[in-house]
This record gives sequence, C-alpha cells and structure tokens, in this order.
Amino acid sequence: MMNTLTHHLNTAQQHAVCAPLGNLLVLAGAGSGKTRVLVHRIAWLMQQEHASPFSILAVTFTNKAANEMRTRVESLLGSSVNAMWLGTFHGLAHRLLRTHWKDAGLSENFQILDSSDQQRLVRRVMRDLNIDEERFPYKQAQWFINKKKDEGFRAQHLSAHHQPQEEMFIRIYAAYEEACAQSGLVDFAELLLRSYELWRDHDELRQHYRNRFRHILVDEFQDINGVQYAWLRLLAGENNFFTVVGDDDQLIYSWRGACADNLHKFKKDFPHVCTITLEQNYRSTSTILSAANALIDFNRDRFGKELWTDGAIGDPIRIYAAYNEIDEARFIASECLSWIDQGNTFNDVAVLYRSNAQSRVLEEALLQQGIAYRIFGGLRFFERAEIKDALAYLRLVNNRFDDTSYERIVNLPPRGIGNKSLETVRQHAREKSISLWQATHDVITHALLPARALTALESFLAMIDDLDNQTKNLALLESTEAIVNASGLIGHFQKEKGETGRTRIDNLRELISAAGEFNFDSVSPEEKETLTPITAFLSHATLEAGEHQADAMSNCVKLMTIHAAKGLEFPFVILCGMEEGLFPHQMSKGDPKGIEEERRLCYVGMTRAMRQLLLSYAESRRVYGQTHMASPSRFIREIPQQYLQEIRMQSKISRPASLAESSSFLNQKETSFRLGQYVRHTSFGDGVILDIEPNGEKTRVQIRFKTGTKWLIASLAKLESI
DNA sequence: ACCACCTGTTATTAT
DNA sequence: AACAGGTGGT
Repeated sequence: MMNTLTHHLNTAQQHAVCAPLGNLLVLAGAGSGKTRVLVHRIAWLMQQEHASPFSILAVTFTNKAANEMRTRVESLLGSSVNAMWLGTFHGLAHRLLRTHWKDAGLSENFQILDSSDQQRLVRRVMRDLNIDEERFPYKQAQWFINKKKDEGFRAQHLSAHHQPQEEMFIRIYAAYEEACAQSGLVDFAELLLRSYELWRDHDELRQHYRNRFRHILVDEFQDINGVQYAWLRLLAGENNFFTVVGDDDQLIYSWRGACADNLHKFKKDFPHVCTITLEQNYRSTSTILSAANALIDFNRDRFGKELWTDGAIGDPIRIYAAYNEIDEARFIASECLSWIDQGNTFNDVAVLYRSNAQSRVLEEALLQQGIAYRIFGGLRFFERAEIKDALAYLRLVNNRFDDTSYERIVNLPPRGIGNKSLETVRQHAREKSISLWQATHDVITHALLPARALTALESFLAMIDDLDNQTKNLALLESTEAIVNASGLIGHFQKEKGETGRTRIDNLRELISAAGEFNFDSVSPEEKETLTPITAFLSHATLEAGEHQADAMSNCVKLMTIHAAKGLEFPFVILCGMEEGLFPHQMSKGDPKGIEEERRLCYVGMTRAMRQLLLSYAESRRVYGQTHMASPSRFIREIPQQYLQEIRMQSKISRPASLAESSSFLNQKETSFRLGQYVRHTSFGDGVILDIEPNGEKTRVQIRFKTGTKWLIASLAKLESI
C-alpha cells in the first residue's frame, strides 16, 4: 500500500513501515534510515491502523533520541502526541514507579540516586559493616550490585557457591538494598528492576498495561539488557505488536548487560516475527562505508549484513600521526579552521574520542584557536558537586529520610557538626534502624552529646524544617531560590579562593534559573497527578543531567565520546586517540569479546561520518601524568590501505628521528595473521590471536592459550592455522 | 571542630 | 594530573 507517507522511502523501508500488525524485527545498518522507519511506522499505525497515541509505547536509550523522535513524529503528523508514552527505558520506568509507588513497595517521594550518589552509599554501607576496603574495593561492590540488578537478581536470589569474595559482595548488596529502602532511594538499575517486578507481580497492573499498549516500538534493541528484555516480554500478549529496530554491529553496551543474543531471542520468544533488513546506507561516502565494512568484517558471529550505497566515492580517509596528544589537538584545531575555509560550518564537525579524559587537551587547543566548541557528556551540569550540594538541600526538605542527602549537607557549610558527633548519630540510627534524621532527634532528646554539638544539630534540624514550612506554598523557582540562599552554600563558596569559588556560585545561580525554566507543564498530565513540581524537577535533574544545554549553541564544533555519538551523524568526523591501549582500551584488551566490542565502537564512530573522516593518533601520550609510548590502533591496520591517506607532518614540533622512522605504519608489511584467528602451537596447543605487533621479521603476536596468554615471534613460533 | 597540607589512588564507555 | 581521604597543627 502506497500513500504520501511512504512514497519517499525505499522498498525495504516501506515494507518495514507498512508491515501488517504483528511482531517485526528490523535489522537496520548504520545510516540506513532506522529512526526514519520508526517515526514513519508510528505515523502509519496511527493513520492506517487507527491506533490511538494512547496505545503506543516507544522506547529509546537516550533522552536525545527520545526528543528527536517526538519532534519528528509530531512534524510528520502535524499534531502533538502527548498521550503517547515515548521516552528512555529509565524515564518510562520512573513514570511507572511514580504512578504505582505503593504497589512497587516504594515511598511516595522516593528519590533517584545517580552513580556517584550510589558510590557514596555503597561506601557508607560497607563502613557500617566494617568491611576491609583493601580486600573489597567499593567500586567493585558497586559494579557487582549493578551487574546483578541488570541481570534481574536481588541479593536474596544469589548464592555464593562457597566463594568468599562473592559471598561478601552479596552481603553488601543486601545491606545496600536495605539502606535504599529505608531512605527511599532508587538507583538507575533499580528503576528498571523495580518496574519489571511491578508488572511481574501484579497481574491486574500488567493486564492493564498490556491492554493499553498494543503497539510497542523499541529503538537500539541490540543494546538492551536482561531486565529490559524481561520487562518488554511481560507486555507481550495476543494483541500486542512489537516493532524492534537494531543492529548487532552497533552493540556497544555489553558492559551494561546488553547482549546480541536478545536479537535472536526476540525471534524465538515472540510469535511470528517478521524480519526486515535495511542495508542501503544514505549517510556516508562509499569510501567511508567500505572501510567501515572491512573493519567490522574482522568480527566473528555477526548476523551478516553488508551495507551498500550508491553515493559518491568521496575523499579518502585521512590519517594523522601526531607526535603527542598536544600536537594531535593542535592539528585537529587547524583542521577545523581549514574546514571553515572551505566554506563549511563548525556545526558540521564532530571530534569523537574513546574516553572523556581526552577532551581536556582538545578543549585547550580549540580555545587557543578561538574555535567555538561544545562538549557533550563528561561532567554534566547536574552532576557538579555544588549543584548536588544544593539539590541535597532540596531533597532533604522534600524527604527527611534521605540519608544520602543528609550526610552530604549536614556539615556543609561547616556548622560545628564534626565526625565525632556524626558517628554518634550514625550509630544510633544503626542500632534503632531509623533514619539519620530521626536519630538526630533522638540524640538531642536524650542528650547523647555535649551541649555545643546538640545545639549545632538542633539548629540544623530547625533550618530544614523552617525551609520546608517557608517553601510549602511557593513556586519551584522561589522555593529553590529560598533554599539555596538559606543553605549558606554561597557564603561557603565565596571563601574558596581562586576562580573555582566564583564558578560554583555562578552555577548555583544557574540552578535557580534552571528551576525557573523547568517547565512543569511539559510533564505529561498523568505524571502531574503523582508528582509535585519539586519532585519532578529533582527527577529531571538526575535522569537528564544537563541534556538541555545540548541544543543551546548551534554553530560550534562538537566534542563527545563515541558512545555519546551513537545515533548521530556529522559531515566531518574526527576520530582521535586511535592508539593501542586507548582504543582499543587497555581494559578491553586480552579478551576477544572485549576487542570485538571495541571494534564495533570504532565501526559506530566511523559510520557517523557523512563526507569526511579523519583518524588521528599520538605516538606518545600522557596518562596519569606520565608519558607513555603507544602504537597505532589495530583498527587502523584493519582498514584496507586503498581507502587511507597519510597526512604529512605539518607541525613545527621537531620529532625524534626514531619516531619519524617508525611512524609510517602503512608501509609495514602485512603479516599473514589476523586478530581473532585460531592457531595451533606445537607445545602450547590451540589458542586465539589477541594482538599483532607488525615489525617485519620480528613481528610479534599475542596469543591466548588454555594455559595463559603469551607473546611470540611469529616467524619463529611455527604457528599453524586451524 | 576546622583547616592546610600531604599521600596514595586513580579513568573506559552512561541512564 | 587530579582528587579524595587521612594527618597534624591550631
């Protein structure tokens, strides 16, 4: 069936958009019009199948993607679709829990913990349990808890199988759960797990939402984790129709529990799945696309999909070998300027990197050249310490049981409540199993501390209570302002020397105006019934930590991690830091699965580029304040030379002769070995190649055997391919 | 109790 | 290099 909605789509896209009601899996390669298909599918359902927006649930991963989808659907339909549930997994789970907080076993004004809040709390819990932090790093405990939650496990479900390490982590998990419950706190993973359990355990509720959401659409399906999958499955019934869109080659969140298997499982678990593959790429030049295809072909176990384009060949992918990271940044800045000279805009340029720490040097170079830029991700507005301090006041006023917020601000600014006093309060709270707030009251009534400390505690309690009374009937802007002013934070930061104090105060003022700008009206009518403006604002702050600043400035170069760039496209992409140990990251080396994920990440980065792609690496780089030498990323080597072009040194920096010699890796002879290849060694047995260091006759290969990982000289090792 | 200073640790990737 | 936590002086 053709109509105006679909006439500008290609055949495969049309099939996906107009597929009859049923379960639909769209395997959509990079740049093949994935979002377009989703948006049109929604419009199609409404126009042709007369689906009410009320019956549609559309899930994405990032707030950015959700906003874009809403905008595009609305412009396609020419009307607003407020009744449609469209958002991130976390956002929708949050909405669900606010509505059904009682059934979910939460307190009415529960607050959301971000990862640094969570870290503090895990730490506090561990201290309460007197756990040796040397043997059990709190970071690992936090990681353990989140991993288990992502898989759908509660502490009570877990057994350690006689492993002392595991046993301890389970104990911490259990204690952490208890602390969260007592303080009315919910972390990111908990949002998902809790809403899954809500539907699982309440038949009427599940049935209600099943009846309501007949059409469920999921973006980036390859990146969903165990709980998210289970959550979606609960909605699957006779009359529910799923459209899921994904690309196994773009799976980059397996460290968060995502698993390509979900794409396979979808076909098995959901009845009569119709699969459509989108392979025509509309984004990149054929050079960029062919290079990316060649790269991703190094991965095993792919669904197998070959993207093609009938677009222009375009320019070769350029490679710049920088002397160090400063040289690299300077070159990138000069590239931005010459891009402008060719009549383009800064807006077209994206500089992508593997880890946030790389942004600093880039920033300095761009600043020096006077190039407007914007960093996405990294430390975001609502994650700044001073903002979280102020928000902790708001949260405590809002919910006295929030121990995390209490701990944060009870003596900030210093008001004479020291560690000794606090320890008494903590211990009392622990013994009686009550919140720190209640414990403080007890400590005062029973006079368990010297008079001076009691007075300090008393005035702290009084201040919070007063603020509550004063702001009860005020609008969000006024109450935020009153709370920030009364907190004494501004005076505290004024004492801080240097520029930091000023910036912090500016940020606090910005927080007040953010509260003023926060549009409670944009909150869906359903949510308005269950949320107060202040709770809505606090949740917004945690769930969308500073997304709003993203679209603010338009004409500037964009800096972000490759993860953050997923789903976006830019005419000119610069992928920097293409070095072994950085990309692929050290943490992922040594595990073929890890390397494959890094390779997919590289694939995602490359396929963001429309017209121009530049790769750069530095031969030496400072890491933890120490200079390290690095060799170019294996991913550069995996791209066929025909698509590449090395850029000559332009910089005035004199480079050591030895480095100049070795820099032209493109001239190095290819070895006959491939990463991931399985080989047999006469004495070590069978193994898999993890790494290759090309060096002519002395080329070394790293191989993981059953007995361990070894570096061998390829020409001497007598390796047999198997 | 508070502040300044010192020391050891530490960074994938993100909702 | 940056930061958090601990130590010692006030």
